[in-house]
Amino acid sequence: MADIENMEYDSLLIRFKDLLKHNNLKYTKQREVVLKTLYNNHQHFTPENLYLFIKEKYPKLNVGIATIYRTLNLLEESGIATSISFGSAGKKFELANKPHHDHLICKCCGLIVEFENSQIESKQEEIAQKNGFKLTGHMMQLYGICTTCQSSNEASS
Amino acid sequence: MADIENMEYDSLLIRFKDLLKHNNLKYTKQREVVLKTLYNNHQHFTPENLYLFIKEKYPKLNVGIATIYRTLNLLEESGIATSISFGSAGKKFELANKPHHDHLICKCCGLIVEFENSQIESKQEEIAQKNGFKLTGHMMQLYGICTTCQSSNEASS
DNA sequence: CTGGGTGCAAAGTGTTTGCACGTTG
DNA sequence: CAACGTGCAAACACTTTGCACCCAG
Repeated sequence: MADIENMEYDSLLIRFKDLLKHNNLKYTKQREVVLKTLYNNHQHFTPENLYLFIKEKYPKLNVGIATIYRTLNLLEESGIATSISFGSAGKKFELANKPHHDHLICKCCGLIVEFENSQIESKQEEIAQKNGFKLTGHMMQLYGICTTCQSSNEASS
Repeated sequence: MADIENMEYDSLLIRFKDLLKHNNLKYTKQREVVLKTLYNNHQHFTPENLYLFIKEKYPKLNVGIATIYRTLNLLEESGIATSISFGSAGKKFELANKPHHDHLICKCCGLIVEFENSQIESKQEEIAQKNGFKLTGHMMQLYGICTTCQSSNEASS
C-alpha cells in the first residue's frame, strides 16, 4: 500500500461521497467496505465472492448478500465499477478506475488478463459510424487457454 | 425462399442428422422445428422468444420450453448454433452457418447489426499470443444507439 | 428525528432436472 | 422393443424486493 495508492483511494472516495450526496444517498459502513475491498484487491469479484470475502474480513459488520448486490449495482450505474459477464455463469465486477481495457480469459482455469488496444478501439468506432450507430460502449472478451493450462493439459487428450 | 436457400438448408439438415446419428440421438419433430425456425428466421432468438414463436406456429406440437433449452444447448455444443449473452438479461441464439461475425447492439431498441472485421480479428490473435494464450474464441459486442433511436430521442433529454 | 439503508427471508428471474409416458430407429 | 426424447412440474442458482428495524445526516 504505497502512499500514491492511498491518494488514489482518497480521490475515489471523494468521488463516491459526492455521488452519494448528489443523489440523497448515505455513506454507510457497508458501502465503504465494498468500495475499499474492490480497491484493495485488484481482482474481479463475483457478487458472491465479494460477499464471502467481506463476511470473513469484517465479521462484525454482518453484511447481507442483498446489500452487496445493491451496492454493486449502484457502483456500476454510477460508473465507479464495471462488470464483465460470463453468460449464464454470472458476472464479475471490478473498479473502473483504471483506463479502459478488455479481458483475456482462460477457459480452463478462469485466469483473467487485462489488455488495452487502441487500434481495435478506433476500428470499433469506425464500424459503429459505418452503421449509423453512436457508440456508447463495448465489451470484448477473448477466450483461450493460458500458458499454465496449456502445459498441464499436454498429458491428456 | 429461393432454391439456393433450400439447398443450404438441406445440407444443414444432413449435418444435423449426421451429428445425431453419431451420438445415438434421435431426429425428432421438435428438433427439426427448432432448426427450421432458426434457419427460416434470420434473427437472434432468446429461448423464450423461440418457444413462443414455435408454440404459435406449430400449436399441434405442444412443445415445452425445456425442450427448447435442451435443443439450443445441443445445437450450441455441436457448433450448429452460437449464442451471444446479454449479462443477466439472458442469451440470444442464432445459426452458426454464416461466417464468423460480431454484433453491434442498440441499447435503446435492441436492434442487432452483424459485422465482420478481419483486422480486429488478427489484432486479437496477436494480443493472445503476446500473453501466452492459445486463442479459442472471442466475444465482441459494440453497444450504441442506432440511427432510428438517435432521431426519435432528440426531443427528450 | 426523518428518510434512506440494512438484514432477512420471500419472491422473481431464467434455466435445468427427475419422472412417467411417448416416439424413434 | 429398447433407448432416447418429451412435457410437465419441481428444483435450481442467481438476483431482486418487501418489510421491520437501524443509522446517517
